Amino acid sequence: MEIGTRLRSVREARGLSQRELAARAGLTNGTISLIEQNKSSPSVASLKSLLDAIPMSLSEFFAEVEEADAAPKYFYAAGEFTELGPSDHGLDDLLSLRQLGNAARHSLQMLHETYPPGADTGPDMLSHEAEEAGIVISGIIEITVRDQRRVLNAGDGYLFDSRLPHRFRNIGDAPCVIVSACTPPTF
Amino acid sequence: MEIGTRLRSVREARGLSQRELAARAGLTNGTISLIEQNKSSPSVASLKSLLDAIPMSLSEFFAEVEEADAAPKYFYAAGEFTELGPSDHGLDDLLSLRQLGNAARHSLQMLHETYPPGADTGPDMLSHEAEEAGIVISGIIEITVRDQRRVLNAGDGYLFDSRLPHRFRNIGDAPCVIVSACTPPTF
DNA sequence: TGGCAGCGTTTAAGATACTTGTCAATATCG
DNA sequence: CGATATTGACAAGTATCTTAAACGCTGCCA
Repeated sequence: MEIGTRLRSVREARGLSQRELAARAGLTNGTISLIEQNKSSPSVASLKSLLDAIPMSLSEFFAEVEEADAAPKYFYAAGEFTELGPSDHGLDDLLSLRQLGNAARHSLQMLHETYPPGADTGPDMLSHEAEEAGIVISGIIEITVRDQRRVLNAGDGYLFDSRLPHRFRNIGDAPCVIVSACTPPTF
Repeated sequence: MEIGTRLRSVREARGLSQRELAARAGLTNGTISLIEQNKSSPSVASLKSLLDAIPMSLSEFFAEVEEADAAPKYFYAAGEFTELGPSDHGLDDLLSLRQLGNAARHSLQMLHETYPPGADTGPDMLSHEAEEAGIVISGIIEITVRDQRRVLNAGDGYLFDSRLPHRFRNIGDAPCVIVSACTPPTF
């Protein structure tokens, strides 16, 4: 988990020199040199100063440190989506959640969701920390987020913090199809 | 941005004492006491040890430190999507990129994209660090990512690291509609 | 060729984080 | 009530990070 290595790649991606970044952050070039060689582990305060000068948030910075890739698979045929089992969302086969790729290996989770008429995720779905967004492809759905309720038609969308209680309910006669994304993935 | 305060709340939420956490993390109770009073800013190495003992990831830890909400807007009618101007992607009005909400305020950017027949983003689109995924709603599109090329039809999807060179090309006779997401947002 | 400007690295001195040991305060039990 | 245990906070020493000032290197231009 070399944070120095990560800092270097971030800095170089911005085209900054150690001295330039040091000046902006109120530190010295020597400090940055040592950190980038993983010869010292900066205090959170120092790291925050550096990232503010980039600029980049701490969570962004660490989000990419904690990953590791290998065999790249970029494309997924419609049939290759993995159906999230009923046990995962506790709604048996009332609704279909089809996930694109292996979310555990990415910072982005994309779903092709189908809600049959009457499907309802229930009232109390407090959950994971993440952001969640989607666009309605066809059908009609009623979404409740915290204290707000809204009916969305094809072409409409939503975007909220997943920590807020939320509920999806298909109030139409036809299946409702939604393409949604959330980040970071929930397991 | 009191990370000490945050550490205390996380520790207490787990029902751990300073000494107990210190033992697991290989540090001392005094250290934790000072950090939690914001009298010292721990090194990243120390903080990582503490979080490993909780356990919690660094990005999770900071994700909650860096939040601040105000006026929540969760729903967007089809007409409320903001069309990303031609200058943003340099392709004039060949294709339509309609963004859901204000991506600058979120860690998730969702787009409703329409590629007219023949539209082509061009061969060399190296870019931003992020992950990018999408599902084809209608039409047909050819996507090239690094050295891989693939033709996707309705229902198919893609998922890749935005830093890789990538290209989208509508090779059909009808417009191609894609719903895509990327994180973190690009500006 | 010499001189300058920029880069990243290194080293000794100074500042800060961390340890060790101790303290008062609050339980809990006989 | 007194004894014991556990908790979080504090003071003095040690380890570590950070600074300041150098070093060697590269590219540029006269």
